[in-house]
Amino acid sequence: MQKDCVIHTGKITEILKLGKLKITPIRLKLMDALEHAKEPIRAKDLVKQVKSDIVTVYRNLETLNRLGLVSQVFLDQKEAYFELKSGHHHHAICENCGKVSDIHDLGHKKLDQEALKASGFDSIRRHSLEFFGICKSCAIK
Amino acid sequence: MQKDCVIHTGKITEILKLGKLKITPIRLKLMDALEHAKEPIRAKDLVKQVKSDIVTVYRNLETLNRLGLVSQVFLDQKEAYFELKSGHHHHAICENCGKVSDIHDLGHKKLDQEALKASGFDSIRRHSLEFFGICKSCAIK
DNA sequence: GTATGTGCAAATCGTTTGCAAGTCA
DNA sequence: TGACTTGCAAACGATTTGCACATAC
Repeated sequence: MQKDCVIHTGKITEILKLGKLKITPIRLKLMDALEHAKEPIRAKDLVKQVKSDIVTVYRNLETLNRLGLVSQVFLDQKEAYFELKSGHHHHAICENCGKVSDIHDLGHKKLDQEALKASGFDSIRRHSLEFFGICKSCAIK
Repeated sequence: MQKDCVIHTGKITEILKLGKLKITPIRLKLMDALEHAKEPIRAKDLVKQVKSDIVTVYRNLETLNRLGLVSQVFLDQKEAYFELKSGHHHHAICENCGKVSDIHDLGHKKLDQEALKASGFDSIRRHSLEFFGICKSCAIK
């Protein structure tokens, strides 16, 4: 494990304890796998990495999500993708190869404010924003 | 049928013919149902309205989508919602009652441009943006 | 020791596919 | 007539649930 994993293990340990939840090898391995994933990842991919079964993976992802450690991303309607919750950001998905690139700093608060005004809602809590296009390497081919 | 349905029937008839596709009662009823829906609607809801089976509804929605008449909206990861394709817009979904409100004029082109720059992609073709919050009537309760 | 977590089997649910019968042009 | 459509049965794939066994604390 690298340095950042240690930090991580510390964080998850703490948060799990607060929720009266147990620190299990699978949970640690899940967080580790998510931390080292370069892109949002599917439950089935995590199964291989943590060597557990898919049911347990789904249950733990739900738990970690509830604890605010993991977030679910909707890149397509087929299946859910998961990533470590870090600062709010968006994704650009290549429609050819599936590559996902993170996008930060898009002025989310302003977006939410505009949406609040335009929708007539009482409040806007969050939004989901994904871009679809063609990445550089696919464009060259 | 109201006035706008007539316009509609004309449009779909024309487009189906161009694609060498048949003008069937179910297709007309589907377009009619979509046109009168106030919010994006699920396949299962359309089944009731057009009195067909869900397989046929899915197949026709796919066809109408391919023809550019209908678009699919991803309001949650469970199931797909459909609406008539009109100008590009977004939605605000009430997390309490599920009400959906349309949002127009949010400066999409600028968003795409910013995403293009930030992602390093070759091109951005489209995006998906949905807001989640609480509507006025739910907030009052 | 007890509450919590895991893993297997099976259920569920949305969506898709195969195919024979029906319909539009 | 002949291609396109429909509808039923069945397949499929992601996610969830039930339950007995195992583990963390």
